[in-house]
Amino acid sequence: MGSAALKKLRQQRLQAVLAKNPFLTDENLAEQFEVSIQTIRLDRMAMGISELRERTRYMAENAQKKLQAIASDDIVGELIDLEIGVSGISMMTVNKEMVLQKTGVCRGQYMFAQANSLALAVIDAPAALTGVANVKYKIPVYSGAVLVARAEVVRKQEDKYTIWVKIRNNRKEVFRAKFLIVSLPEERNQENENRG
Amino acid sequence: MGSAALKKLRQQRLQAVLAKNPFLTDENLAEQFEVSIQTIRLDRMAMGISELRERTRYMAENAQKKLQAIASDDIVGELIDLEIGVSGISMMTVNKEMVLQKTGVCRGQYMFAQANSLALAVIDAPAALTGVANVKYKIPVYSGAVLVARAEVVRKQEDKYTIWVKIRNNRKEVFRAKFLIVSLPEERNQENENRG
DNA sequence: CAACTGTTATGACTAGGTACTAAAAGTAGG
DNA sequence: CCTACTTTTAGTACCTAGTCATAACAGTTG
Repeated sequence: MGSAALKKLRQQRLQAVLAKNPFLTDENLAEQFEVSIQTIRLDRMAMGISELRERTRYMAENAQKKLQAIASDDIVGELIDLEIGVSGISMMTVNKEMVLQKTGVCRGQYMFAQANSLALAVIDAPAALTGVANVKYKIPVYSGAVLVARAEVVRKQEDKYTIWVKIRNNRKEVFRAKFLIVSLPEERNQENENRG
Repeated sequence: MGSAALKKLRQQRLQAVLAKNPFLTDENLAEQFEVSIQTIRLDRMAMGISELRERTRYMAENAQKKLQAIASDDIVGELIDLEIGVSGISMMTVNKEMVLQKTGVCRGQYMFAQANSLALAVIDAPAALTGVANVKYKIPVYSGAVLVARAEVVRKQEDKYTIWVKIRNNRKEVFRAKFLIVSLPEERNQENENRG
């Protein structure tokens, strides 16, 4: 094998190693690959891989954003259209972190979350709670699917709303849910407590 | 005001500022607080706050772990007990990232996720899919609540399971769901595709 | 005034690099 | 075998964002 081929192989391995563990210094990598630090640096240059500190900073910022996106966004998916009190549409792309390891099928909770949060967004109220949900999964969905959810208010009685949400992937209906949601008049806010 | 009091105030503000934005150098902080870099360093020493690079690294590692915990765990919550094909118990603590900003109430999707993943875990099958779910939220749950979910298989007909899941907080039932789950015989794995 | 706390300054050192130059080592082609 | 070329290694100066230790101020108080 020529040294040019060895070089390419090493650079690819370097990329793979850093993808798995980005917290490695050039010195660590030099030991691991049994070459000099300079070679590692040339390889990083060639592959456009930034230095340890930048990698770490990027990871910290990025993971932070992702966490916030997952945890603190009240709407799961991207809100495309919203007519308050009437209907709403949101979009969500299934990625490989959202699927079950065994089957590769998207976990039901993600579709549920998209549907439920869209239903809550449609309600014309300062605060609302899900009371009852009837859910049906029609077709399994895999990584890469672009899910379009459409929510419609079908009935409103005083503070109780009935909302239908249908999720389509590639125009086929994959999920359907009926939510009974109660809107809160902002009075009873946190009288409830959660003791041990 | 004595300078000792000023010092304490500055140190507390320092801690607060770094809690909000950990990506600040001592130089940045010195400008912001209109003191010298050395003062900032003495303050960090006094408060036991590590340097920028360590803070960044800690955040990167920690957020990474959290992301993995949220995204790639198939079971939401901690599995306490499991009798395959019969019943299972899991525990989950509601934290402040899991509640709606407006009301402080835990988002329904988390309870749904806990219940659904527990139900899937109980099934004695290599792979299973949720078909239908009937869900009822009985009492709103707030941050700090320790949710105990108990799943029970109430019927089994061929590959179709009916599973009841009840979630209690402090012995009061806050959530209840019935799942109809279909177990897959591992044959039809990924014949479905997701185009566009 | 001396003692003390708080703040700032200074110098020497560190990790983990960048940017650049130079040299050695390996690998062909003629 | 010698030359041309690529690859690898070495070494220097410099950078950031610190560390640690020492010293010198400033302001207050007993």
